[in-house]
Amino acid sequence: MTTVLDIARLAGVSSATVSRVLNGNAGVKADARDRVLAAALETGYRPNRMAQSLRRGRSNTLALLVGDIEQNLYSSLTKHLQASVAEIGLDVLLYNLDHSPERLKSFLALAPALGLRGVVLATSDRIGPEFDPQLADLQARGLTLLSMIQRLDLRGVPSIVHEEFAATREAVSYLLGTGRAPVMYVGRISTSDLGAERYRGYRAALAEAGEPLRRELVQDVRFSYEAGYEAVTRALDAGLCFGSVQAGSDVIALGAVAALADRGRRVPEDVAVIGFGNANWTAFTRPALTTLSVHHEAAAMAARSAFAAAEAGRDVPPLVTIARSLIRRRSA
Amino acid sequence: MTTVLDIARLAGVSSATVSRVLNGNAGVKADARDRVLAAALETGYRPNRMAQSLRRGRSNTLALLVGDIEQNLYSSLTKHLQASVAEIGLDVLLYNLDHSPERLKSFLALAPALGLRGVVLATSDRIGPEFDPQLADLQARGLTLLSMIQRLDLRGVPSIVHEEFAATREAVSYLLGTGRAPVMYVGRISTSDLGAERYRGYRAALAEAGEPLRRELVQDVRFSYEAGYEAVTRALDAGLCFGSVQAGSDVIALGAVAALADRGRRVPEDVAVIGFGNANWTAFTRPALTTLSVHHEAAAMAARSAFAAAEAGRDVPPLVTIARSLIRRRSA
DNA sequence: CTGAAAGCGCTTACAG
DNA sequence: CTGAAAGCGCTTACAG
Repeated sequence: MTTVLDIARLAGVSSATVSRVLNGNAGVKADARDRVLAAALETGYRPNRMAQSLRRGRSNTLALLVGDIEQNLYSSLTKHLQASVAEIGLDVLLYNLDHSPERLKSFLALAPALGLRGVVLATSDRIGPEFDPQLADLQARGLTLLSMIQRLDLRGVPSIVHEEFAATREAVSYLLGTGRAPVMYVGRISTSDLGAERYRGYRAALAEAGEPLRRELVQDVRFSYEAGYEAVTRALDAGLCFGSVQAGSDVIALGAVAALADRGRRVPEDVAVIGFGNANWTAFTRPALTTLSVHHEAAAMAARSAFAAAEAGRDVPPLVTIARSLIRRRSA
Repeated sequence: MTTVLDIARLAGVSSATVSRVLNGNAGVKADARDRVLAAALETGYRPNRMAQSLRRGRSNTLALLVGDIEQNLYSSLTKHLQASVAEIGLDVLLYNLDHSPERLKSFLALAPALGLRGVVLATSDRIGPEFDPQLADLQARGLTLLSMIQRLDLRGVPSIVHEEFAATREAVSYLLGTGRAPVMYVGRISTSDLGAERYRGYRAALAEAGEPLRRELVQDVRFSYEAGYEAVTRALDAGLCFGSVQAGSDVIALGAVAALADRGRRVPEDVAVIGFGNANWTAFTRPALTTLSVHHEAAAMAARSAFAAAEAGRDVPPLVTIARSLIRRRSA
């Protein structure tokens, strides 16, 4: 492996000058610079990242903590984020939390020793205040923290999130406006702040339309196919009557549609269903799923911009909120 | 941040002894060891990874290169692999190739400077022999290479793959045995070795059953919903007659099912469809998708074992092949 | 069994 | 504008 010393020898300068040239520092005479550049090009020299990181006190690496990479929400975010930060020279270390607070805890214990440039928190599971000291400690060490699914801005972590409340309210209002009352709500509420926001939107739409809130039509379940399937099956078997389902996620919606089909209900003729998140397969199920949009590319751009700003010592906006829109397909 | 010197001071020994204790090296007296361990525990000491990596000449990091993390095949593999190698202390740096050979090229140019422990290649896109010199170079530097989707064992890269030929043959034989001829094949063939293997299985099943190969029923398309939808729509609009579709992937199958539904064909009554890969949503579409299994957990275990073996200087098996089975659901 | 010393490959005050 | 030197925090021959 060629080192900075090899380049220095080839160019007839010191390693300090090589470093200055390669790091774009001012104050190197043109001919010295040219000789260094030529030598670097000729040898295909790449600075040893481990040495750079040790010396600079931090690496070019971002840790990305996702709820469950197997869910489209997270894999799509990961894809765009990786592409986006690669443009400013950052690598992504992926930690799959698998919805386990233990894994978050063990990551945070390790994180300070990793020399990370930053950490992106991307999980819908509530990150409780018990983690605040460790998060603050990381920030104190100069890491840039970012939360990309749930809001943590009020606890000092800049957040880039999607709007949940108004989006759900719009979807449920749409269902009510098309004569689909009563509306069942199936989604995570209790252990997810964004889930709670969505549920709040559901209730607001009901209230605006003068519809009563029926507890038996509210199912607080995990974000999974199975949960959607089981909740709706149970409701049908209990003889509950409803004209539509607002799901807290697309996978819940798919489970709901399957449950309805298996009990002989037609979607959307008998029961309308709206998902949440516009997962990549939602346009290809039959009926195609009506759902609420997501804008990972925009979020990834905002994240890149936040890291660039932090790097340059500029302020990072405490909160960026991305609106969603209703994507009307066939299921509602 | 506490360093090895702090621990040494606290324990009343030298930094060399601290290092020996922490790395499990033999030959440290019990009382010295205990004092070091106590000091480390008390301070919550974690060795600086950047310094360790520089000194040892390599990090604890594996690069994982995937075709497209947004596809369930890759996200599921990523999930299991990350969990699996975490158990032996390895982190995963994720590179999303997005099916671009350019990205692979630029990664390989950078890789030697990264101090990686290993590289996992996980893409269905053919990695041509033009990359062999760089791959060999990485191996010569002591990196452990592993290919987890396509076979590269004949080119010196240990591979952990799923069986493709017999699996497809079994699925297509099943279609023929249930009176579903002629069978259309929709999947990637030309730029993917594993796709070609699947297609070979299709042809073998046809030959065994004495069925003719009809070129117009073979569609060489990308692994995408759109491709499946368009290929089947085109076939129907051209008036082609077929009793079933063997898809080269689950997303192609979902596109095919949608195309059939949109043209008024019932699945499986009019046309049977078999997917490939048992993506996490396949049990929840209606009709539920009959498909061929995948065993990411087994593959991830094999990968962990390979890295552990390489670490210990033991031989890594050149090829591990994992069989698939037909998962019968509703669509065929 | 243990410590002093060297060194991994960089970057950056410091001095000129 | 440039070089000699120090040092980031480890690990490991080397010597005892």
